[in-house]
Amino acid sequence: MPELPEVETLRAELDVALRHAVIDEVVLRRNDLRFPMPKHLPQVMRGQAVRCVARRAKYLLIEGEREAMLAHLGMSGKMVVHEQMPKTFGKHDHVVFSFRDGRALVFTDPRRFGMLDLLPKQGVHKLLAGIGPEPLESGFDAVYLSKALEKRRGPIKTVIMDQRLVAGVGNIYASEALFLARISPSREAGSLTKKEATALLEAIQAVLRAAIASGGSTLRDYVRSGGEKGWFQHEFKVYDREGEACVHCGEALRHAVMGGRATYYCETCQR
DNA sequence: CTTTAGGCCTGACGGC
DNA sequence: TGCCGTCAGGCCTAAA
Repeated sequence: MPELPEVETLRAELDVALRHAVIDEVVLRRNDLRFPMPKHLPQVMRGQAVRCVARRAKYLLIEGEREAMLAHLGMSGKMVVHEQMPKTFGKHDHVVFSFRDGRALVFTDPRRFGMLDLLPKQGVHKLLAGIGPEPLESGFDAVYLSKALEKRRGPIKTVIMDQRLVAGVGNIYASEALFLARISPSREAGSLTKKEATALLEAIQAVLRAAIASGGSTLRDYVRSGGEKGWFQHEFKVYDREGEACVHCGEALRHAVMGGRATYYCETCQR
């Protein structure tokens, strides 16, 4: 579900909420997410104060004093902070953290495409190896992007969703960024001019920043750490708006399937 | 190397 | 009302 803006919104909230909180207990209520969580994770994390909550691509890094955890929300994951330990749990509440101050953090994921793992103390976690630059950091610039697109022959929409090229862009924001940049999603990536690549870079950054400022987008499952929905779904220009009028030209927006994913665009404005 | 297809899961929705 | 097929924001692996 969640793309970079949703994970970043959650990260910032968890960082404020959990920093210095001491983990009292971790209960794995169900162990079969995308892959099994380490059985010894609870005992490893127990007693550690949270140093910070960081993010890489769509992954959360919950860092304790001595060990750190890596989490992904998959399509349907959420993490909600409770002031007190809930009395009952839903069938998709898979991991429950309790803290010494009485609060709780519940990791819920109906589809179980998410994951939770320990980070290796040395070296890089396998799932983080090979991920491309963060789109809102300095490694992602016009020179990098135009070079990275050069040899790619696939459609630009699927190419910018490739996490090795740039981290954190998923299906929604790929469509939105291409609309902002006025580039057709079906354009061969390598055919973009330097100017177009620069426009796309700026569009990706602009849409991600705007979405973070709105607390992310909630289509179905995603919620913030307190259970509130995001707001950016109300700002979509094209996503899930097939048949509606383009905000620029008024033509009906189109829908197509690219790389097996729903894609929305304006045939008139995007070239 | 890049690209594509299939698979992992549950739940919501539309059509009959 | 219920059954069934399809689809959903992600990502991994295998194969072409």
